[in-house]
Amino acid sequence: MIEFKIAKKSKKSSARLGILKTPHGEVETPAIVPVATLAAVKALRSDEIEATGTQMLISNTYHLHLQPGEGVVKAAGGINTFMNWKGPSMTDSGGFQVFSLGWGRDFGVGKVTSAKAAAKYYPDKIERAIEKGNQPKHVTFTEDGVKFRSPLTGDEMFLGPKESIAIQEKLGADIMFAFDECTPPGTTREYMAHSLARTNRWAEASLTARKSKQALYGIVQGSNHEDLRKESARFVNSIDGFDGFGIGGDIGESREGTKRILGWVTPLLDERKPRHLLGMGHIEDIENIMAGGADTFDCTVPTHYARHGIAFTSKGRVDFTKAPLLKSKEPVDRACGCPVCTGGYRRNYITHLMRAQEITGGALLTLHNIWFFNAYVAKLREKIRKGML
RNA sequence: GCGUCGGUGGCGGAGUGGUCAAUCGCAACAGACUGUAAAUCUGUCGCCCAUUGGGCUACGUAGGUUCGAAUCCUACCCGACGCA
Repeated sequence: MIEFKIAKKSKKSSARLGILKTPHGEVETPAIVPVATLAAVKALRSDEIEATGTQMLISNTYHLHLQPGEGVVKAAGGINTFMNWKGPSMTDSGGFQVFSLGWGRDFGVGKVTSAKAAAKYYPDKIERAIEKGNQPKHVTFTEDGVKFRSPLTGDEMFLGPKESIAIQEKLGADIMFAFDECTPPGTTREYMAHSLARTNRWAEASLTARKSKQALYGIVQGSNHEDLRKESARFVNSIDGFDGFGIGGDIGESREGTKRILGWVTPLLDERKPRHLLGMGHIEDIENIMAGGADTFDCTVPTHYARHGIAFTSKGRVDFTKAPLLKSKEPVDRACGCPVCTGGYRRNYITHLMRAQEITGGALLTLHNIWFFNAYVAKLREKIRKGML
């Protein structure tokens, strides 16, 4: 079980400072939650993750179900013991994979689709495809869940609220998420309404399925439609059993959407329960996320970009695949206190590693990026404390 | 010295008379990435203009055959292997 205490509420925004108590320790909120999809923050050892200042990790039900299987994780003593991570943990329900393997894959869209990129799909393609009754190519929805094929073995598999919760209980993280459908940008109101009704049923089914004492968050959907977002928030809030809230789904065409949607949703949620924004957290978004009243949020950006050579620094992004950096003797970021920047590593070396595809390059940048994001979030917590956010 | 095979864009390597500025891979360069099927994906990649498109120079070098050659012929240069 978890406990959430609010330490301070901002007068300027919906931001708040808090302490989230879990069986594996406390999380000072707002906090960023790095992503450890397959029980690993890609490229880092668990002791290195600790060195980034990370407070909590989120792993993935879908991926761990496919490999190595939740039974292995349970037999190992649960996700924390399994991956030698001592801090708090979450598992995502696998709902997002339904999206990324379904509509997301069919249309090549992510959670945020720029107006320019969207122009390729809107209005006809997605809307026509997503009309009620249609199915994405790689997954099949039923009332009880989603059928899909394992990309590993080709075997037919099924994931629904019952299955997801059973798997998450075996994984044994401190916090679980209800199984939901994450709809793509461009979702019509009609499809969204239909999907939301199903996600709501799945929310109740997830709760009913829970046998353990792990915390369970219900998820708010509704895409870019104000009335549906609000309806969803009211519904999830009305269910007693949830220990917190997840806010998921697409947020429209730009990062402005994050603020707008949180603005619709968080006022309707019981303020005593923690709120987690699912899958958002570009550096430019974080202030809005906090101001919108989210307590935790996860994002693949620091880890994913690191492996593609991008470092986030106090002066913006730096691309470590660019040849000119081979001559730079500077650290990744002079203003950064991370073990990489203070440990003697220089841009020339890391650039060489990235260009030579040495895994150490991605590892060093991952360490730096997560440290940088954590430090940035800590700075914003300070801003809330001082009444500036 | 003789013989055989071969010399293609930064590299590797296709192509063996027209649809070839030349498949493909690598490198290089540019771009994308927000609950990670993502150490991935996309684009450019002879030169000069241009929006489709056009012009120029190119397949070791120099000639030749042909309406037309990276592709055929001759000589030369270079490389690998074999024989002396």
